[in-house]
Amino acid sequence: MGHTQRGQCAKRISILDAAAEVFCREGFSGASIDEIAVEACVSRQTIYNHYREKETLFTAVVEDVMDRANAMLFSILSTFPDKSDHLEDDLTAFAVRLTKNCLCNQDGKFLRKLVQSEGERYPHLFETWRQHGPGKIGTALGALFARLSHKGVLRIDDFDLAARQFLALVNADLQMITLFGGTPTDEELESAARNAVQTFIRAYAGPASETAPRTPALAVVG
Amino acid sequence: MGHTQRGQCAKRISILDAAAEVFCREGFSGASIDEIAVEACVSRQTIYNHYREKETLFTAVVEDVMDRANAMLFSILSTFPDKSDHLEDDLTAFAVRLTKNCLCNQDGKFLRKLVQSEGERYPHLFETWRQHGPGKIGTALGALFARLSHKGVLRIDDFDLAARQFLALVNADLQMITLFGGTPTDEELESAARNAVQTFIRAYAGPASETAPRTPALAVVG
DNA sequence: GTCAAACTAGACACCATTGTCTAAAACGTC
DNA sequence: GACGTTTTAGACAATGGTGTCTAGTTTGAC
Repeated sequence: MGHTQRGQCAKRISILDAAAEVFCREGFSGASIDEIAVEACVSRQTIYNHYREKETLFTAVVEDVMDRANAMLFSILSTFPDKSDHLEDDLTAFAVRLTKNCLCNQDGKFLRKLVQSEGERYPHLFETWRQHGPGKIGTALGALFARLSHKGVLRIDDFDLAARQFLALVNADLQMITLFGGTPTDEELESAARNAVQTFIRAYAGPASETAPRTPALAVVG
Repeated sequence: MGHTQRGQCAKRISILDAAAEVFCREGFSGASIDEIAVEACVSRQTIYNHYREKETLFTAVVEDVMDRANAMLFSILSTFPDKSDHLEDDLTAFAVRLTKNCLCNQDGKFLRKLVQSEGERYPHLFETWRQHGPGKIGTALGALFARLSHKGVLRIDDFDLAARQFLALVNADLQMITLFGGTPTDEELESAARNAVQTFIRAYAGPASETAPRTPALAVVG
């Protein structure tokens, strides 16, 4: 009995992957169990075996994707070097990793589409996404910027705001591509990240590095 | 005969409005003609009378919303003052108008959700949105920033990039709210706009790049 | 090989939805 | 008031999806 777990597990994964694909492509109501079964190379009954009904399957898929996305997110977050002597390059490379592996990959696309289209119908979905899923990417990034600000590398008042703006800037060039399902090329990711980081640093590095002391400049910052 | 146009027109509008509401809430496959008929206070046959089938209705709704959103967009764009002595305040007020009337209203929500969820299944929808609809908000804003840059008020290399970043920054604080269907309050709009504009100006008012010559414009902006 | 568990294929009832059709009613014009 | 058009309510067939059931097959442990 013990080893059948393997087979079961393989089926489960196969079903979850196929379901994620189909739900993402067709939305919840547009997706049919038969379609998922075919894509997963599994009989329909097997799906009803593991997940009582369509709704249960959908919830399981969302949890699965969120867990994976969450793990990937923190794995990426930890890759920012403790000390960086080329802030722009390090931030750019970091932004590329973030977009490539979290924001613009299949899981990111799934969550963006599904939270958007089904978030109102499943409020708990949105809540989970915000608290346990990639929704907290903002606060996590905020912690990173707090570190950088503490070291004097950046000059930031509101860390969470800076994090939101950083993400927004990185997405600025990618939205057109990701909005209708496309996947950005490496060049596009690189360019988007570079644009975003340059603007971000211009806004938050300020004259600290090269000009007079900061105190009277407060008027500029407002 | 001539005056029946009025009645017909009223029905059409009623149907389009109700359909937009339901399509937005339920998605294309989730929306049922009966539901739309009830919401429009119209019999189902009347809908099939005006629009041959569900698909036709959907297309008509999208065109209708896009036309309205487009008109509103250009109406708002023209409100930016020709000469502004308080750039931050003027940009902020402008951003508030833009979000309130274009990005975060019912039409904006509809387009965001529908282009996202049905854009892959209706490529022409996405194309129309990008070329004739609010998708060109970017280039329109780019023209505005080109003007500001020419006047020396801002220092911008790539106008379209600046426009994308401006929009992204404005959305940074609103995404969490709009993502699951909420409508931001006036205070939230105001705060989001202020945060965005301050960062935008810090990035684009100062010396363009590290080695660029400096102008006294910095003081004027603050 | 044996056995139990899991999987498959297909049939099935049930329900919601689309799109058509018809007869009656409402409306606006003359 | 008469007439043509539009709208309405409801019945209708056709379709497609959900979830159940059954009978037969595969799978893996012992």
